Amino acid sequence: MPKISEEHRAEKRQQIIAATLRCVERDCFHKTTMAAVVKESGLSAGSVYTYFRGKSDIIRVIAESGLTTIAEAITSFTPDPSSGEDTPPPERAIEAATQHLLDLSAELGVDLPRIALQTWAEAARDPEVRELMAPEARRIRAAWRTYAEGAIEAGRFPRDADPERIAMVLTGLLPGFILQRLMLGDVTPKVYAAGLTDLLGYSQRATQ
Amino acid sequence: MPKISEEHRAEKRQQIIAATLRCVERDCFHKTTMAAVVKESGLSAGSVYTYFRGKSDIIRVIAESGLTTIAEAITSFTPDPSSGEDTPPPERAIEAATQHLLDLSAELGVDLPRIALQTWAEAARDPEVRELMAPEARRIRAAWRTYAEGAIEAGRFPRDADPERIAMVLTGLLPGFILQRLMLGDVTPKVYAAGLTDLLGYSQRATQ
Amino acid sequence: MPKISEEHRAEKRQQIIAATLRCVERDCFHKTTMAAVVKESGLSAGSVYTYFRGKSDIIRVIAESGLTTIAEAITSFTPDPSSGEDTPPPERAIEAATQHLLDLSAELGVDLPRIALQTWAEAARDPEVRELMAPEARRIRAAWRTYAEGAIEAGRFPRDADPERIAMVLTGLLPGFILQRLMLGDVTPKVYAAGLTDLLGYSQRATQ
Amino acid sequence: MPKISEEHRAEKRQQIIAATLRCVERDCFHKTTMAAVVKESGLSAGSVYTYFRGKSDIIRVIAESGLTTIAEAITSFTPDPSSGEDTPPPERAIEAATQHLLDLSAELGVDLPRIALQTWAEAARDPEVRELMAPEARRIRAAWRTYAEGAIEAGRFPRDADPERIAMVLTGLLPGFILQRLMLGDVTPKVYAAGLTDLLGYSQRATQ
DNA sequence: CATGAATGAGTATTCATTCAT
DNA sequence: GATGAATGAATACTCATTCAT
Repeated sequence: MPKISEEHRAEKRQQIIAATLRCVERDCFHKTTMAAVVKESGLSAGSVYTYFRGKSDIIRVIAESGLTTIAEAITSFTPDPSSGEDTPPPERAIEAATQHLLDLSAELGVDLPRIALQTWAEAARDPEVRELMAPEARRIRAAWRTYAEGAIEAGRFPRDADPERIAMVLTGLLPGFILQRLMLGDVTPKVYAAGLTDLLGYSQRATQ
Repeated sequence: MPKISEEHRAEKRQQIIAATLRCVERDCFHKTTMAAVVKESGLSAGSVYTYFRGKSDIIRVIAESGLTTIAEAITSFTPDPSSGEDTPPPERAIEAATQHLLDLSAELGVDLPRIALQTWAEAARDPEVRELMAPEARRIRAAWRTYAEGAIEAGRFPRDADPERIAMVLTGLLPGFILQRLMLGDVTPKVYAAGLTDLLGYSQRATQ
Repeated sequence: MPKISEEHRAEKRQQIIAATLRCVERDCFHKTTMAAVVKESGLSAGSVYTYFRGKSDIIRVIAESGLTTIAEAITSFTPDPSSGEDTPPPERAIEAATQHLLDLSAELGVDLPRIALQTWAEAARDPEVRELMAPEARRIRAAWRTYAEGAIEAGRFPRDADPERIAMVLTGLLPGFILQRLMLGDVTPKVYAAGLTDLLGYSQRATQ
Repeated sequence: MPKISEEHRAEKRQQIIAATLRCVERDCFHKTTMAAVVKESGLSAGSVYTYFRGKSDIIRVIAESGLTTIAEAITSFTPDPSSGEDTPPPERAIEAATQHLLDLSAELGVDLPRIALQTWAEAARDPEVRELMAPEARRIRAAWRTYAEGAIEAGRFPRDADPERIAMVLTGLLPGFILQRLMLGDVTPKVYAAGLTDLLGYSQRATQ
């Protein structure tokens, strides 16, 4: 019965991932001991090692899946231009993406911003983790690019605007949100979006 | 060996900090062993402990000084509005700030973005580190706010724009630059600034 | 490896205690390294720490159990007065108690006097150890007090004698035996008891 | 000027000894660091090493001088029989000796019982320390023996009593006093002496 | 498959002693 | 003689991983 076995396997893996996330939220990856994961998961030490090759294997899965979540969030808020839907203004997209991150955190009972930071730090030192996260980072960028292309098409951005560059900036706003939330704790999706609205009101010509 | 001068002491501390930075660049804080710091610094194990209370003391100094550097960079590129200088467009300020980060990295021989990420991760975990970094984070925000106030005054932003919100977004662009540079490696100050220019060309009204 | 039995656990703990005692006999507590205990016990470093929280935990168990042994010895040699048995003269009780200490040392292959001295020194320094040893010290005193009460009852001591005070002196004789044995090496239970006999022959009135 | 130099040397040594005693009172010998001694003495690290060969040298001097003090106390309270003075009863001698110990502690500002225990423990493990303390232990014993001889002579003890054995028991009472004081804290010279009085009232024949 | 005790290399930190000034 | 910074071997303890049951 390979089907059931496979399902069972996935379930157990998820159980371990969830336990690890709860541990990592309290501490970072390196201060999270396998003993803690074992205890939190309710499994035995040996059991964990039948579902994961080791600690770094768990970390990698977390790093990978973390960005996937964000990528999906953005994709869903940046409608395919061919769909005929109106391209929303960037502040609405940013607001939706950041709000989705918080909603998901609440839903999963996990502080995703905190986890995200840990995976970024891990990516900075472990090339294998970086390799794993890069495709997802590119998907996020691509989602914003698609959005930008649509907006250019619709005449919202200058004709000669480069959609990739715009995507870079929009992509860059997310880590900035997460980091300021962790460090200063005062940013919310609404306020952040409002700030972007204000910023977009910039005009080259001073009016006075 | 007579009493050491305060100057010499500061020099030795800097020597240890530099050695630690070189280690942390290869690995993260937690994988950086004191033995490695000792070896890299060329001092003895005991000696390091006469200049720092312990590993976390070194980490804290790094975390603190890292943001100070960035804060200074931004302050220098966002002129005091009362100075009579023209408020530069935001893309120029962002370009200058990010470029300064890279210049400083080259000058110090240290990959500051990588270090920054490590300190952020540490701040997420160690409240004491967060406490140390928060004031600097606030200084960075304040610098952008001063910039925004000047720009509003000059009529570049709408009269009713909130300078603090604008500062949030501009502050948020920096981590986004650092992270994308680490993860995808394709952002440069010029390109990032160009992306911001394009983004600022956004108009609420579609032109077609 | 299934769950270990409580019995096996106690056995392992005893094995570690025994190894530590052998080490402490050569050196004191503080010069006894965990590495030495590990080597002497034949276990691995990690294993020792699954049976004891740390070095001081081992020391405390030794300190506690050491006095228990002596307390038991004295209790057994000072019959309950209600038992109807004759109260033995104090010199016999002292002889039996000291002899029991030596017998037990031979039986366990451990120089108990030497260990006792180490635990006393530790008690002098570590309030927690003192707290652990005090109840046993009180039990020893109480055993002598019971003895004294019986002897007063039997008319061997003056009616107005205070059993607690007598217990203090008798309790005090034991450390004196142990210490002189260690320092000068010439006291034996028999000789010590004989000395007490001579001392008890003291009369207030000179006979010449 | 070797005379002055020698005096100066002795003074400095005493200063270091006193500082060490204050440290040892808080902790044991092994937990007393040279850094602490240096700080407490007000000298420099290098200076301490010009007056003592090292830590164990200091310990040895303390171990040696500690017993000397006690020996002197006892000798002064057990008058030479040839002096014609009356031999005091043993309880008076014990009371005087223990009281002298406490008086001296107060005078020196050092908890001598605590220090004594440390030196005994050290003697138990370091043969060199034992070698140093043994002569003093023998002097103490000899003092009691002289006392016992006088008392036998005076007819206070049976003619066939062995003065050496009596000395053993009387010598043994002192550590017992010190240890109970440390562990239970309820013995005083007066009470201890009263206990000895009661004990000496023992009669072979039950009177009922 | 499950268990959890065993492993032992690895870690941060201390401290008696030295010696250049 | 005095100083105090430098030394580096030694120490208690941890933890990812394994494997006998």
